[in-house]
Formats: sequence, structure tokens, C-alpha cells
Amino acid sequence: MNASPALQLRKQPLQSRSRAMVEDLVEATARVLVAEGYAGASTNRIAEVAGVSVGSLYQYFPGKDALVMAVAQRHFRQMTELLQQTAAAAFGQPPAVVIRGFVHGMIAAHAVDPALHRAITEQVLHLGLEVVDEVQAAARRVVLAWLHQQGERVLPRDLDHAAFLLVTVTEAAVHAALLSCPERLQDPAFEDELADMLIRYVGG
Amino acid sequence: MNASPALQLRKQPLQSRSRAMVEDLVEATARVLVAEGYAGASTNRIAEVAGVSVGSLYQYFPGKDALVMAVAQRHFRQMTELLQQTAAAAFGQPPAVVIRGFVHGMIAAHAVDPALHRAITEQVLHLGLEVVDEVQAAARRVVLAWLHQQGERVLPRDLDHAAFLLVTVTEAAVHAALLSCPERLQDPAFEDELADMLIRYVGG
Amino acid sequence: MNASPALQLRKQPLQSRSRAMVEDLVEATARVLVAEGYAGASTNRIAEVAGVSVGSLYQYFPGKDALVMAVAQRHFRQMTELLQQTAAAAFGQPPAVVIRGFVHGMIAAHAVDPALHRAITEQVLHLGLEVVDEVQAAARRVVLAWLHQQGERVLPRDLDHAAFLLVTVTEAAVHAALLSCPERLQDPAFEDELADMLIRYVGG
Amino acid sequence: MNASPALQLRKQPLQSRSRAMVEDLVEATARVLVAEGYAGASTNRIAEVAGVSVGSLYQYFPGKDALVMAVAQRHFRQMTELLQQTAAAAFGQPPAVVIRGFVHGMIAAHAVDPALHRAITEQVLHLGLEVVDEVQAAARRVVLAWLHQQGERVLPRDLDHAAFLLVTVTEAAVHAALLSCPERLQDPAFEDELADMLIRYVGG
DNA sequence: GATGAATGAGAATTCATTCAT
DNA sequence: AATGAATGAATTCTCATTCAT
Repeated sequence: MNASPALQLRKQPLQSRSRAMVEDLVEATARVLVAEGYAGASTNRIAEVAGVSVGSLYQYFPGKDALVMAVAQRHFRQMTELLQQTAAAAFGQPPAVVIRGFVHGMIAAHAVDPALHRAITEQVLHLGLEVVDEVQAAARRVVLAWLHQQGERVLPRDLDHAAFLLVTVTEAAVHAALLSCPERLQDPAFEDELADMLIRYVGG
Repeated sequence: MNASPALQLRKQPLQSRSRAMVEDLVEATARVLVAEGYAGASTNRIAEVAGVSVGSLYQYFPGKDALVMAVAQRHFRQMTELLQQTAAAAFGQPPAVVIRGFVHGMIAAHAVDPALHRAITEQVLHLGLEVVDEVQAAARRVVLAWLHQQGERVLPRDLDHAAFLLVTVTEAAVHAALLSCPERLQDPAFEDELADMLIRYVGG
Repeated sequence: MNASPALQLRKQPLQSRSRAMVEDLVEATARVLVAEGYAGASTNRIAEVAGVSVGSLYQYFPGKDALVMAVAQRHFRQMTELLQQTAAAAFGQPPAVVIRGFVHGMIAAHAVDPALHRAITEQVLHLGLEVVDEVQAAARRVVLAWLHQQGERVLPRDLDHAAFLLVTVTEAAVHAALLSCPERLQDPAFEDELADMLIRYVGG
Repeated sequence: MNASPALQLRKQPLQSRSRAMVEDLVEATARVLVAEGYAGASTNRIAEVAGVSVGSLYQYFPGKDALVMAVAQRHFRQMTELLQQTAAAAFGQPPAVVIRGFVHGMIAAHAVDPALHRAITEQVLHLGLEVVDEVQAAARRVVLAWLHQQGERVLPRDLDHAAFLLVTVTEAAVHAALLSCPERLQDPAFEDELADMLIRYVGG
């Protein structure tokens, strides 16, 4: 559940100046990742973009991958927060409303920083991002609980598979749209179509 | 639509010996990729595993990434062929049957070489695999044609979005299952659940 | 005869607190040198072990090597003191007694801090320790004076070479024993054997 | 008895060109060591002086220390060879002749490459040169055997200590002369004085 | 054509030293 | 005076690629 030691902060930045520096480094990594890809993201380049010396970088991060992981974590946490807000807003609503809210929230989450999202999912997957799995697992648990709660009102019989599908499918559809035809995400018809699919599946 | 010149074969292997060598190199790349990841796949290592000198490698491939691309292409072509056979078999069947066939075919396609599939999607995505897009686009065209052909018998109104969703969702669900809980793919209930979702969506 | 300016204290520690700090730093350097060798003795590490900030270290020492030199100086001065006490005790005794005392004193001097002695002679020789030469030269002068004083009672004709040999050989034999088979130094037979060699050489 | 794997050749140079290259690298290391010391002997510098690329250096040597060790080994082997020739020449001679030969051989051995000898013993000791111990141990065994063979004709009672002393003392005296007053080594009186000491010790 | 030794640009990382606080 | 965060020059080492044999 914890990242390998080589991917964690070497020491906690205690003073506000160091916290800002760490923040700057993560931000610089994100920018370099988007602009030049993982291969172009050398520690020297990142430090330069962050306006910091390499030495300072290594004071806090044990290496390049720790920075990249930090970027991924920050990004997925932001996305997750947004989704959770949506979830909270949908509490107690009828299934169709909940699902429309979920789809809308997913699209909003992907709109947070589309370029970075693409960069992370394309450039950084090989690091075995545990965050992604964690986020998905958490989402699955929430959806599963909701399905249980709906009882007879929903069609699927295998709620575990159903929760897996709802989360995976929603994320994948939005993700694929973002990467291969972003204009779809602007089109309300796409959102409707996806929501329709899920609503018919869940029933009610 | 064509790969960058740096990713294509430098010259066509004409004699059977050279064709075998090229084949060996691609195979070696696949194995190294699975075993050691993209970073561990040095050209020297690949040549060694293929039982060939680096020099010979460079006679046919302009560089490391060309080999990796060749692996990806070979893999996705194999998957596509399998899917096309399924599609052909489903020709003229009622929607529910076609969709069940499609889901089954997708699972079969992912079973061709799961370890390599994982390696490619995790390690090699950053090369901007156009094959993937091409395969998906082709699938989308086929599905779109089919939906048109079905006319009133299917529910979705926006057939373009619908085709996109059907392809994306099926692939994503199977892919996600493969990567994060492969045992789901063995479970017929999972296949049913996914097919149910799509059938209810398409209607009929 | 004076150490290069880069190896001397930057300023004299006047107050007792600073004197203690300088002392702590030298002690910490000795400990780090023994434990981690010259390469592992970074100024940051030394400061940490001394419980002092790097900044303070640089207030008094112009750099890493100055600390190392200070350690060496302290060590060789301690050894020399012990030897001088022995010399004083042997004053006026017959040659055989003087020589036995000298050998005994040399062994005692090497027993002061064998681990540090090893560390210094193995790790620090490359700094061109002038202390060593100074100590040897001083010893040679004392021995030469004694040989002169003995006049006809000693065999060697070339007293200069003889003094050089007596000092060098005694130190080297004890030093070599310490480094490659320390148990010899516990064995009185070794001490006797060495003394016998020197006594037969000097004669009387 | 074997050097750590980090200090051995990565692969044996089989062809004459590679053997020459390895030879050049060792030679360059020796020269750089003499001229700039251990700290100044960076792998890039060594490669440059050898007229070879760093990459080639790393094909054969795992790192800087392996080169340095190779230099030390070559040097001590040369010295040892010379000493062995002397030993062979003295075979069967009376003790005084043998000892004079031994002293003479030791001086000759140190004259092989005095500058390099100094560089190695000053700069490289911290690597824990096992060669030195091996050479000394071998010498001790030879001397011990000789002492045994001499039986009653020699004075020392503890032959083990005696062998240790003879080897250590001879080496140390010559070594010390070389480092702190090389002109002594030119002076036949020095050689005589040292030989006298050993002859009186051994007796006969 | 095949070989694999040689190349060298470039990446990661450390650590002696400074200087703003 | 004391601190320790920040610096960046310098070093090690790898690996994609070439080219003489």
C-alpha cells in the first residue's frame, strides 16, 4: 500500500520556503512531462524549469521517478476530490440522477488538466502507478455499496461485476474520448449516450 | 497514418534467412519487454537474446523503438484477426447474439498473449502507438456500419457515439479485468454481465 | 615546515565553548574516519556526528582536509609524547636497556589508538602528512645524539644511517605487526626478537 | 584471496587490439596517478590520457578502483619478479652473501619505478591492497624456509618472528629511504649498514 | 552481409562549500 | 555566532548507434 522507499520524499519540507520548493518541483515535473515526455524529463531539466538547483531537488526527492509519482498522485487526488463532491451531491437521488451525476463528475474530473492527464497515462504507466488502482478500488467500493443499498430497484444480479463495470466503463469511455476525440467531451449528446447506457444497464 | 520513418524497417528482408532474423528480433524484443520492461530492453540485450549481433539488428531496424513498435504491431494485428473471425461468424445474427459474440471475441483476443499485452500497454504507450488508434477506428467503422444496418431495431439515437461506446467500453472492460483482476475473465458471469450491459444499451 | 594555509584553523577558538566545539569536531572526524574511511567522511556527516552545524564547522576549519590533518596531528603528537616519556626514563642507561625501552615505548605508542592509527595510515597518507616526517626527523635527531654520545661503545660506523635505520626499522616493525598480525604485539617474544636485532646491531 | 568482483576485469581482452587497450588504460592510470593523485584520476581523465573513450574503459573495467588495483598489481608483480631473480641467484650461498643479495634486490626492486611506487603507497593504500599482503606473505615463507634450512647456523630462536622481521625491516628501510631521502639509496654505505644490521641479527 | 568493439553524448547523483536568516 | 537549506561543479557510468574488419 506504500510506495517503494525510492519513490517517497527523503525528508518532509517543514518550512514554508521548502514546501514551496517541493511544490515548484512537482509543478515543473508536470510541465516538463507534458511538454517533453518522460524521457525528456531529466532531473536537471526539471530543476532548471523549477528554478532550483539539482542539489535541492535531491534534498527532497530520491530521484526522477519520485517526482513523477508525486505528480501522478497530486493529479489523481484532484480528480478524486472532484468525483467525491459529485457523489456527495447525488446522495439519496434516484438511480438515473445518480448515474447522470456520476458521468458528469467523471467528465469534469478529466477536464481538470487534460494535457497532464494524457501525459501521465501515456508516459508514466510503466511505473506501476498504485494510485490508479487505489482510486479505482475506492470508487468500486462506493458504487458497490450504493448498488447494495438500491436492492431490488436495480437490474444487475452480480453486484460485484456490476460495480466493476460501472466504474471501469465510465472512466474508460471518458478517458478514451479525451485521448482520441476530445471534441466528444464537449458534446452533451455523448454524455447522454453514455449515461443512457449505464442507466439502461442498472435499470429503474 | 504511416509510422515515422524512424520506426519502419530500413530494408525489407528478402531472403528467408533475413526474414527469420527479423522475426527472431521481434520475438526477442517481446520477450525482453515482458521480462525487463522498456527500460531494460537495450538493443544489445535484444540482439543477444535473438542470437544476433547488434550490427545486424541495425541493418533492419533504425533503432530500439522500431523494434518495440514492430512488437506492438504484430500483437495488435493478431488480436484484430481473432476479432475479425468472430465478427465474420456473427454475420446476420440478431443483435444479442452479435454482441455476445463480440464480447467473447474480445476476451479471446486478450487471451492471445496476456503478459505481452500487459507489457505493451504499460511500457510502450508513450511511443504513441498509432496501431491502437487504427485498430479502434477500424472496429468503430465496422460497428457503425452494423448499427446503421440494424436501423430501427436498435435503441441508440446517436450511432456515432454509440459505436464509439460499444468498442471502447468492451475493450476497456476486458482490458481492465485482465490487468487488475484476471480471474474475472475466467468467470462466465463477468462475460454475461458485460454482454447484458451492451445488449440492454443496444436494445432488441 | 608549516602546513598549507588551507589546512590550518581559520581562527583560534578563544572561548571555552568554541574550544570544545573544535575538539568535538576533531573527535568526530576521527570516529568517522575509523568507521567509514576518508571517502565516507563528508563534512556534513562529521558535523552531524559532532552535533554541530556544517556552517560552524566552516567557521573554524577551511575544509575537510584541515579536519583530517588535525586528527592526524593530534594522534601523532600523542604517540610522540609517549615515546618521549620512555626516552626520558631511559636516560643514562646502558645501550641494551635503552633499546629495550625504545622498542617497548614504540609498541606502547602504537597501542594508544590502534584503530585510528590504522585509519590514518591507510586513509589519509595521500594528504602528504608532514607530521609523520617531522616526528621521524625529530626521533632521528634524538637517536643520532645518543649514538654520538655513546662513542666507541657502539658498533655502527655511519651514525647517520644508523640513526635512520634504528628509528625506521623499529617503527616499521611495530607498524607492520599492528596492521597485519596484531597478535604479534601481545607476544613478548616478538618484542624480544626485535630488541635483539637492534641490540646486536648497535652492539654493547 | 580473490579481489572483490568490482575490482576485476569485466571481460578478458582476447584480441591483441583489446589487450593493447587494456594495457594502455593501465599505463594511463599509472601516469595520472603519479601526476595528479588518486583524486585527480577520474575515469574520463584516464580514458583521455589513454586515448580511448570512457565507454571502452567501462567495457573492461568496472570502475576507477579496478584500474588502480590493476596498476598496483602490475607494479608489485614487477617488483616481486626482480626479487625472485635475486633470491634464485643467492641460492646455496652463505648467510651474509644471501642477506647482502636480499638487500640489494630490495633496493633494485624499489628502483623499478620509484615515482609510481610512491604514488601507489601514498594514494592507493586505502583500497586495502591485498597484493601487498600477498607479496609480503610469500616473501616471509621463503625466508622462513631458508632460516629453517640454516638450522644451528643462525642466531634467532623464534624463526617465525625472525622471518617477519627480516622481510618487514628490509622493505621498510628501503621504502622509507625512497620516500624521505632517496639519496640514501644511491649511497653504498646505506646498503652496507642495513645489510650489517641483518647479518649481525641472523649471525654467521 | 555479419560482427561486435568502440564511441561519446548525456543522465543521475553527490558533496564541499556558501550565505541568507 | 550559529544554522542548515541551497548551490552546482564535477564525477561516474550507461546505452543507442556506428563502422572498421
